[in-house]
Order: sequence, then C-alpha cells, then structure tokens
Amino acid sequence: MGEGLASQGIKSGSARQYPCSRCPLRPLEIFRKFEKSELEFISRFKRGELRVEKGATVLVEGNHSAHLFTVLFGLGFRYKLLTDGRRQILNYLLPGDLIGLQGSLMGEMQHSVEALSPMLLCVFEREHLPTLYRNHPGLAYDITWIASREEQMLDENLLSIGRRTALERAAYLIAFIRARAAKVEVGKVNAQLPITQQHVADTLGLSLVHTNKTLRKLIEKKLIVWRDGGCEVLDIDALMKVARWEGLQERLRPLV
Amino acid sequence: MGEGLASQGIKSGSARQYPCSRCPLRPLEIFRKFEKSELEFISRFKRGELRVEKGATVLVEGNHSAHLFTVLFGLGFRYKLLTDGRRQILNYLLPGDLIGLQGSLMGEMQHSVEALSPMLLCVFEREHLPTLYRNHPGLAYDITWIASREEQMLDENLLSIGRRTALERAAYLIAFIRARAAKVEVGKVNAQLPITQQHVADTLGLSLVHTNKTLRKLIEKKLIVWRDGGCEVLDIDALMKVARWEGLQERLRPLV
DNA sequence: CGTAGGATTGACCCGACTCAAGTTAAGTGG
DNA sequence: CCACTTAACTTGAGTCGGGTCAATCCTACG
Repeated sequence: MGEGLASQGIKSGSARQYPCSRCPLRPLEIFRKFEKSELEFISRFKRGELRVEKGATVLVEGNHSAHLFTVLFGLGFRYKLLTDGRRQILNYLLPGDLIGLQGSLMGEMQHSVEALSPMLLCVFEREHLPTLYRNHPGLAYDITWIASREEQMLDENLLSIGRRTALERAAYLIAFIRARAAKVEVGKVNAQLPITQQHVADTLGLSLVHTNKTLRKLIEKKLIVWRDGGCEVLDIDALMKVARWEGLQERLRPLV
Repeated sequence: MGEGLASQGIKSGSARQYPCSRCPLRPLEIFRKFEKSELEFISRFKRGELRVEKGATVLVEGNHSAHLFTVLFGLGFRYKLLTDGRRQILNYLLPGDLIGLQGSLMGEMQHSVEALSPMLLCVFEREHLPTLYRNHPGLAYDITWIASREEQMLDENLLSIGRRTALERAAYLIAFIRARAAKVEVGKVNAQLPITQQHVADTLGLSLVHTNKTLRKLIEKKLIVWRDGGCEVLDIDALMKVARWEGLQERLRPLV
C-alpha cells in the first residue's frame, strides 16, 4: 500500500516545472483552445505540482482529499476493493484526465488511485472549485463534461465486462488504452503500456491464469507483444475488430 | 423497439400536472432545499412533462436529443448493445435521476433508455443548459454532482460484475435498487420492483438460465420473492450481507 | 549467485452457458 | 367461456469457459 499525499511534498509557486502558460498538453489538437481569462484563472487555480513514483498510491478510498489533480504525464488507474481483497480496476488515468473530482464534490473518495508509471500531476485546491463555478461557467461546464466523459468510458467498460468474451475483453481493453494514449502522447510515442497481466486480470474481471492464456492468443496472432513487463500493440485495427469495438469518437475536449 | 421522442407529445405550459412549486419529490428529505431564485429558474427551465408507457424507449443510442429529463415517477434503465445484440444494462433510473445529460453535453447519446414502468418525466431544453451554468453556479455545481454520483454508482456496478460471484451480484443488485427506491418512494411504499429475470441477467452479465437458478437460491433463503412478474424484497439486510455491501451512504443530494 | 516479481504451463474442477422442454399466467379473439 | 398465443419463469442434461492449485521459468536487481 502507498502512503497517500501527506508524506509527499507538493511543490508550489516557483518550483513548478510547467506553468500553465507552457503546459505541454494544451497545444495538443484534441484539447479545445481556452480564452485568455480562462487560462489566467486556471493558472491561479493551480497550486503546484506533484510527482509520484511508479506504484505509489495517490488517493485512498475512504479518505477526504483537499486536492484535485490533472494528470500531466504518466499512467495510473482507479480501483475499488472488496472487503476480502478482490480488486476491480475501474479505469485508467492518462494525461489530461482529472483525478479526485468525486472526492472533491462528495467529500469522501469512493475509490483509490495508483500510479503505473512515474506521474506528474497538477494540483488544484478543492476549496476553489466553487469560485470556478461562480466566475467561470465555461470551465464549470467543462468539468461536467469531463465527468460525463468518465461516465461514458465506464459505460463502455461495463458493457465489455458484462457481455464480451474473455478474448474480446482483452482486445478491447488494450485497444482502448492504446487509442486513448495515442491522443495525448507528448513528444516521442512510447508504445509500451506499463501494465502487468495482473492489472489486466483485475480490469477484465478474470483470473490471472486465464488472463495469461487469453493474452497468449493475442500474442500468437501477432496483435500485441508482451515485453519488458509491459504491453506493446502491433495491430490496433485487428484488436478493434476482435473486440467488435468502433473506436473513440471524441473530437475536442476540455483540459482543466 | 420503442419509438423515441418524435412520436410522443410533450405537454407544456398549462398541461403540466406538477408545476415545480408543487413538485412531489422536492419535499423528500434526501433532497437539499433550494433557494427561491433557483426554484424560479428551474421552473422556467422546465419545458413540460412527458409520460411514457412501460416498455417504451425514451432515448436511443446514436441519436441527438434536444432534451434533458428528470424522472418524476417510475422506473427505467440505461443500456448498451453490442452489434450482435448482446445487451448490457448499465444502471437503473429512479425518481430524481437525470436522463440524457451525456447526450446534452456531448451531442450524441452513447446509450439507450427504456421504461420499466409507466414513467413521468420533467422535460428540460438542452439549449438552456449554458444559461443555467452562466446564471446559477449552484445549480451547475449540482449537475456536476449528479454526474459524479452516477459515476460512483457505475464504479460500484463494475466492481460487482467484475469481482463478485453470481449470488453476490444478484443480492447486490436487488439490495441496491431497493435501497435507492426506498429513498424516493413517494406516497405508499410500492415494494415490488417491476423487472424481469432477463433484466437481471442483462445487468449482471449472466445468462437467463443461470440468473434464474441464482435467484432461486435467494428465494429459497427467503430473502426475496418473485411475484406478479416482479421482485419483492423480504430481507434487505440479509441481501446486503450476502453481497458484502455496505449500503448507500448518501445524505443530501440535489434535485434538478 | 540469490531473490523476487512477473509470466507461463499443465492438471483438474466447478460455475456458468447452451439446448431443449416444460409450466404458469395473462391476455385475445371467436 | 374456452381455445390459442405469448411472455416470463423453471428445470434438467450435457458442455465448456474460466477458476484454482501447483510448478517452473525468466529476468532484473542487489
């Protein structure tokens, strides 16, 4: 188990490596262009940056968090546990995704968040959220939009786990993450997804052993390879076909 | 398949049976009390009412909807289909729930909605949403809150389908709907949930036959009975124990 | 060179699926 | 009022996907 925020320093003020004005994500074409006033607000809203290592726990179910984060770099995942330890991974977190909105709105986190790779997070103060809603309806709208997008992804995952076969599920999951990653890849494309087969199993609702055998089929078909403790996609179109998945249809989205 | 909105009349103006001032839901103790100005805005935001029969399709995946709804009475569900017809029910819709927010924000519906009982819906105009965000930050916040709550329920469902056994899942589902219904039951408590075993199967990701055998076990244990084409809960605490579910923890919520 | 986390494999079993009949209850038309 | 239909619920038999157990293998790392 990780340690949560308390023990991890949040750099603020001048310690930032990425002031909003030089945000590495915002120039990407999937993100809608912001007004100057919006950027200014966001810039003030941002309290600092948080660097978390691979494997660290960013947020813990049951905790109250004073912060809200946006992923700048790296990959993480949200999950829930049953009392006896069974784990279900709910979704993955990529650059541009918001972390901890549920906790900010409702008080208590109902899920935990862990880093799959080193991550860099923008830190926002939860208390400023009402100010944002009061003074920047456009940004408020964006936040609802982002929450709604997360809901949509969960719908899709639910469909997958409930109604797809093991092979389809595996293909869907990998194609889905790959497709999302492709949209926010900053700099050189890092084709490698830093997940273990245990993560895949806990996402798909399968056992580790069966997950391994299922992934093996995808590997034999040369749709993916498993290398250096991670997954590389060789043929995303074929994966999508196996999964009967149409692909992401999103055009422009907000980045808070 | 139902017919969608086009063929169904939306009563507006004086045809309304429930002006917001006499909203049957708002007095319930789970809903937070609104300011007079908020109520006035909601009242203008409401365009009319829509009555749908049992079995009717309210919204169809892929469609653009000009409306947003709040459930006043009745029970419905959201679902998605795979191309070959496999269906996954994502969540159930009860009084006080918002329908079609995703479609309103992102343009196209990514899921369909069907009525399980006769339903009465408040109809809102999608175009007025930006006005709401501009003039009523508190309501905007509420809408985000509602979206976030839906996300939370989906997280819980995902955990259930991915990691609970068939018996646990069935117990969880029924306890969950029952618990939610208990909070919004207007007038006499109608203990009967108007769902078929096919709905349960499509929610749990199980086959109809196996669902039947699983429910049979709950019936034998006298936790539920299946009567008149619906489900009645006899012992919700026992159901929760079987499901290892802690129950709903929500206190006050907004009603838009 | 030893250890540990992850990936792999085989053997065996059980939960869940499909197929195939029923049964029950609520219409519907004659 | 009865024969016919249809939707939903049941039940049994046989099969198979996916689970558990138990090794084994790799490879990065101290």
